[in-house]
Amino acid sequence: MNINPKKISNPQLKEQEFSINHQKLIDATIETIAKRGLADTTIAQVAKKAMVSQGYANFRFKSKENLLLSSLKFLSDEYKNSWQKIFEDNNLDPVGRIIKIIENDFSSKIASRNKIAVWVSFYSEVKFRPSYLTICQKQDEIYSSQMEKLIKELNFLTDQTFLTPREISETYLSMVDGLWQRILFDPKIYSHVFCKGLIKKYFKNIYTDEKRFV
Amino acid sequence: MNINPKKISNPQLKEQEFSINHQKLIDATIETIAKRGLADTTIAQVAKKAMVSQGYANFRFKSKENLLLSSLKFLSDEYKNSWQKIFEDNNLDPVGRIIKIIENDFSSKIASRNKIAVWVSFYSEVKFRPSYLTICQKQDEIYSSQMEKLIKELNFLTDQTFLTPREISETYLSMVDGLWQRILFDPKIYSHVFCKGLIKKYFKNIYTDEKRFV
DNA sequence: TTTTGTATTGAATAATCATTCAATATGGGT
DNA sequence: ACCCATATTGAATGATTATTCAATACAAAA
Repeated sequence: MNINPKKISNPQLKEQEFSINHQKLIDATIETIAKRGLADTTIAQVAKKAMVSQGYANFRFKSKENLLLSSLKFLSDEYKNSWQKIFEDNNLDPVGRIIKIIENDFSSKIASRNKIAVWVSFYSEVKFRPSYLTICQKQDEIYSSQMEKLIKELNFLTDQTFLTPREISETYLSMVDGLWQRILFDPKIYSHVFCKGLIKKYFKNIYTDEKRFV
Repeated sequence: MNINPKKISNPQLKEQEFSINHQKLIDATIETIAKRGLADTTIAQVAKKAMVSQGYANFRFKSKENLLLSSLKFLSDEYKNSWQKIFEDNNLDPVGRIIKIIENDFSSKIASRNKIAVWVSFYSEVKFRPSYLTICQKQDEIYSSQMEKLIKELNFLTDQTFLTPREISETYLSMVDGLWQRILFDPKIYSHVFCKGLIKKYFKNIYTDEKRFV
């Protein structure tokens, strides 16, 4: 009797199955990092959660480090795709665009506790800082400069001149980082609704006449 | 010939020496966490930096975990002492107090990269969350509520009614967390001067008539 | 001088894990 | 039915590291 049958390889499903196992491992990694922390994430646990053998996980991703970084890359791409769509959407005016950006930054897809836990883990683990920069710096810079450009338009439209676009965008970005961190600690208080409301209120206070910042 | 002579115990210096070794180990722990990260901080490295033997470090602090948490406790107390003085200083009016608070949060004593690295490491390492809460939650709550009270006075004095004290203090606290994180990545851009300026500008925008928010 | 108690060392132990790799399973081609 | 290529397993290996503890050094007391 075969207790642990090897997985059946099916050429027709080969590509898909590659993806499935690949993605299953990445999802399992994200879950494990969120539950145990980056330091205590072991290949054995990830493999178990993904329901493949430990040897296989290592074989597929070459090394633990590569598995971890692949998970970061996945989140980074997912995030980038979501805000890029908003910046490229020609149907939006500046205010509508900013509101979409805020809503995206605290959407359940982007700002889930599991995913935030991964971001924060990589931020804070010195060992991964160079890799983090390689994977995310470019996109962080683009996001940051797009925000600033967007706020420049908004300032122009509203005759707001006291705060510079740079100041407003830096404030926004810091707040997002800070709130994400707080979501991890106390998701009850720092609900997505609360965070979005806080940030919209910040903008409402700057652009007083704009009704859409609730 | 005695290559590694044992440390001489001197009863007159006993108390002091206790403190010295204790503090040397805590300082070494902070440095090591900042340089290597919480996960890769080994007792051997800390002991080496503190110039005591590995066995001694373990003996003194009972366990690695206790050494790490003692370092967090040290920072937590240091931080609390510094803001407590400001809240208790009767010579300050609300605006002066807030300015002192901002300056303290980005002083070189409190917001050094090494110390921020330790805070952020403990924030983000799930394993330490319960211990973090035990050590810091109380003080975090007091800090938060003192801030809110302070801003309530300020709103009252200035007839500012659009933003609630809660909103302003939550925004302030999130920004501080976010900026601290950014100081770790890019201390050139996120200098103490830049961070303080950004936050003062935030307040200046709310309390327009107050000249002291530079 | 000898004894005693405390401070400190450093080597041994044991646990945890990433990584490797030989063995096995499977399905398609022949 | 047999062979081959590929997918997958799981046990063995080796490295790292917290923790323990017997041995040592020293100062003060006797």
